Amino acid sequence: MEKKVSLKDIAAKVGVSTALVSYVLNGLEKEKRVSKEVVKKVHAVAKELNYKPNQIARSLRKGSTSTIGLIVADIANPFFGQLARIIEDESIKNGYNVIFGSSDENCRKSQSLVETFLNRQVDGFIIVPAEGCKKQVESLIQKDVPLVLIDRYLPEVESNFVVLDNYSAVYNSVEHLLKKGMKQIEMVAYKNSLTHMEERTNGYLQAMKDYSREQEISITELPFHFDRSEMNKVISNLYKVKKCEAVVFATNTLSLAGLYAVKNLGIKIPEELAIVGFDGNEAFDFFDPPLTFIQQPLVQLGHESVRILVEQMKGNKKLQKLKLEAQLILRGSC
Amino acid sequence: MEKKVSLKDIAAKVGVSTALVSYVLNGLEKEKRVSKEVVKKVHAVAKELNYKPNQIARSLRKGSTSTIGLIVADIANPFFGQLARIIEDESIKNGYNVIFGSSDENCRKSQSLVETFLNRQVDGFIIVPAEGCKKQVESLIQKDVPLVLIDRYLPEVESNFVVLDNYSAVYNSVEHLLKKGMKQIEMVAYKNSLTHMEERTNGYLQAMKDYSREQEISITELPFHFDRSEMNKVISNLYKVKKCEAVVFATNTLSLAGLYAVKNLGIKIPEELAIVGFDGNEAFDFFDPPLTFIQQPLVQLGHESVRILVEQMKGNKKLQKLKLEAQLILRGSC
DNA sequence: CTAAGTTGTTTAATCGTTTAAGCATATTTT
DNA sequence: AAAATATGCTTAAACGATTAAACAACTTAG
Repeated sequence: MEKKVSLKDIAAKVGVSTALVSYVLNGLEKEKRVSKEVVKKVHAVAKELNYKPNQIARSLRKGSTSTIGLIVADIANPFFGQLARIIEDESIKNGYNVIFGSSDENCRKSQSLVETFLNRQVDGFIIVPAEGCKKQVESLIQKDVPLVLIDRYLPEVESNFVVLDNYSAVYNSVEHLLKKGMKQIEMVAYKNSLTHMEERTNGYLQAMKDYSREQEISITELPFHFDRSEMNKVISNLYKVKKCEAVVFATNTLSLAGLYAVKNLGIKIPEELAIVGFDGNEAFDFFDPPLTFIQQPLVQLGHESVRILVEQMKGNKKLQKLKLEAQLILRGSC
Repeated sequence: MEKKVSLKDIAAKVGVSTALVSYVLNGLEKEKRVSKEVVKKVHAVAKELNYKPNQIARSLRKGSTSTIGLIVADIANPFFGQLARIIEDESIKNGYNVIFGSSDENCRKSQSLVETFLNRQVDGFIIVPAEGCKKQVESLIQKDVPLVLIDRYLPEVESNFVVLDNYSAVYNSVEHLLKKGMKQIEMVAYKNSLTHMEERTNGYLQAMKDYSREQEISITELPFHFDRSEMNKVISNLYKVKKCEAVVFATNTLSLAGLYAVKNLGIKIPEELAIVGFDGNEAFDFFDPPLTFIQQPLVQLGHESVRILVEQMKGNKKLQKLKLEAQLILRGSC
């Protein structure tokens, strides 16, 4: 690589010390009483040599990198991809860059990302916490590293977070089905203890109870890495054996897998089975009929998480916990 | 934040100079003849204090950051999201981190990302070049910055690249339609001069010529940011006015938009119109009938681009230009 | 006329590493 | 016994910026 232009080069050319150059280029000319002549020259030479400050050197000295570490479950998942994009744009607006990593819902991978990012001295984290990551997050908080959890939070950890009001989201959608007179309503969720999942199932449970459908309560829980055939069995069973009238899926991936199964089994929607999906996906639009789904306020989630993180990085220590409302997009599937 | 443990702390505790500690922790104990006793102690103390090297300091000294700058068009687009994920994993395997940015197919945004990444001293770039970015890329090459273009290349610029063999991909799919006896075949593409787009339309043109269908050649070109209604007009026109038998979409987003229009207009696929999509998308599976599409070898694209970039960063100066073959996934839509 | 203040600048330490060069001391070679 | 080599460690410069402190050279005040 070509040798880069440094402060020294400008200083030499102008005939002053690097300190003066630094002052001028950082807009401290008033405070540091730099002569107008020098100010002019420095700017001219900096432009002429096309000077760009070395952020690594600056970071080392200042102890901050203007970088945000973003850890999502999987950047290839459009939900996280869209979220990442919103966070990216918002971060840049605030003068920060983003480095990212995918945890695959795996605590060790997440830990490894956290360590790498810490070694790179990120100024703060936005994290989609994986299951069992409590210690990891606590350790960051204990080190006073600015941090915002997103999509889910850790109930026993006092941290900032921005999540969906998952309970209400599911409660409302189940209530909608109940009000339509359905009784046998099933929920298909992931088997894990993360808050977003628990609150979603709780929303389902409470709605069923409130409408005196305790008898019909039934939740199928799948492991995170299930395969196609498993979902086929699940749907086939809840349709043929349990005679379900409706099924609510707890995530985007589950909804999609469910749709593949339904298509596979040739079940008629909504006559034979009503469906509520989660998160939105183009496939929902082309499914016949278009899927009713629970829509997350993605933009708001992204904006708020960056806003809070930036505030924390600037020294605000007040915890901020946000639950945003979902919207039930009603279409043909229920 | 808690004060971090540095080499100095270890050195002080062991009672040696930081140089020795650095040698030991970098595995230079043989070469630098460090006594076994010291080696042991250093390792013990490093572990005890939970020492993690400050990558910023190391980067400053070494002049390299073990970071790759990735610039895609839009990380929220699943095509680029998936690609980013593959690149991420492969980079980590090779000891590099990824910082990323979305250019929105906008040359100025891309330039701004390149500058930011350069100031952060990334060791190399993987770039999806936007239209008109020739100078930008040339300037990087001139500075000897390791670089791999992906998805598209710049014909007049001598650079590494990993792209789809777009010409063959489209040629083959159009040939498939022609062999089925279709004559009135339309292509819907973006209006831009990027290689991937030109080669895709060239593939279409050549296939039509080779099968003596010059008369029927017709390409609709849309601007990058078109809206729904426009696609509706396009599809309606090529179906009702031009009496098209088949349409080939040149990208993922165009295919999707096309599907929305087709659904909207109630056109029967494939009886009234045959369709070939690009890139794959879950919506293609739920469209009725499932869409035939041109599938890119995403994993290979990601792997090869990282492999080549890593080689370049290690000093290999030989240009590598790769065109990978697509696969036509035949399904109900044609 | 001396003390105090103003103006414009330089010096040098610092951030946490890496690494070439130097310096003892001990051991081997001639 | 002097010279050469080996061993084990330290010193200090360097990376490129930031920034507190010191320093001249003037001007103004008392």
